[in-house]
Amino acid sequence: MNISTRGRYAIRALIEIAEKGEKSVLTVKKICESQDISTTYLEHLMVKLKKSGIIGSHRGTKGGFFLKMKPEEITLFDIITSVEGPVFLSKCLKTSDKIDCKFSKDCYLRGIYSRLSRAVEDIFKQVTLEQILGEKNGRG
Amino acid sequence: MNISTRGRYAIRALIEIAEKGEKSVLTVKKICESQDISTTYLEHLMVKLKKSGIIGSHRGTKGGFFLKMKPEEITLFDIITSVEGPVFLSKCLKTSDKIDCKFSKDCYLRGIYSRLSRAVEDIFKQVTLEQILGEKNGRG
DNA sequence: CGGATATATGACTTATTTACTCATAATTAT
DNA sequence: ATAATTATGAGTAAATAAGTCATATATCCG
Repeated sequence: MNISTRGRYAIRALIEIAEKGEKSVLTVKKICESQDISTTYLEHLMVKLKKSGIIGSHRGTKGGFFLKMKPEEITLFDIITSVEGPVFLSKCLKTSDKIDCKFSKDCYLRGIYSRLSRAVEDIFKQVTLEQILGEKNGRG
Repeated sequence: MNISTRGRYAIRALIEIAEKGEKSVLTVKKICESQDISTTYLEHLMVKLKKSGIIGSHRGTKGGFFLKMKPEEITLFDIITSVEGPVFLSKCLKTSDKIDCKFSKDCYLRGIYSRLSRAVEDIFKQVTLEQILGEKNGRG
């Protein structure tokens, strides 16, 4: 029940990119220098953020990553699910998983888990990258 | 970001106990027979539920576990934190952990994580064992 | 063109957590 | 006493998270 390093690194990386400016690019190397995290690891996370359409990239010299969506459109939900996969509050909700208990056919708990899951998702959807940037700057 | 088997088993076990009746006891063995889960594993979870005051126990023949709180007083938050530990949405909030990043001293993200964490907690606090029992019985 | 700089991709490794099992002690009813 | 039950802690196996390594591919610039 937590945000792993994948999610937290992704948030920090996006903040860096957003702060750099609207159309400028930022290399993984530079992000990792200021954030003090592993470059090879963040590279993998960046690919996932790209696949979900949050960022774009340019290769080669003067290349790097840039925001493809506006900070006010990027939610914490988008960021975290991009790098950590879908938020399933319970494995029971994951249809791809083998059904692992004898009640799975018609389980009353599934409805409860489902509602809880949506409620948690909503919380993360209500926080945008723009708000996080605001929080960062609006302090002593 | 999910409820593990610890939490799910605990919920099921408490439902069984609650359904048995107010002052009757139920053995781990019987719970596991009807729920089809490992007895030795559930025993450990029961100890945790006991430590948090949700259930009580009697040893020996005719012993077993019983509800110590009323179903309407037991929340999903109580159950899950009992067996899975406190809900820290981010390790950053966990003061017992070694501070693992260079920003930890004065981090603007901590406030955000903290608010999110409380919001998620509230969701789990709003669901009681009584409601779950109602959901179970109020269906075809 | 050719070298430098970046991202892209996937296999591999290590650490941590989860989900158990096993053994044994302590308590209680009959 | 004995059988049934909880109590406790050590140990193990599987899954997930976290991170490394190697290499391919694209782009700019001289």
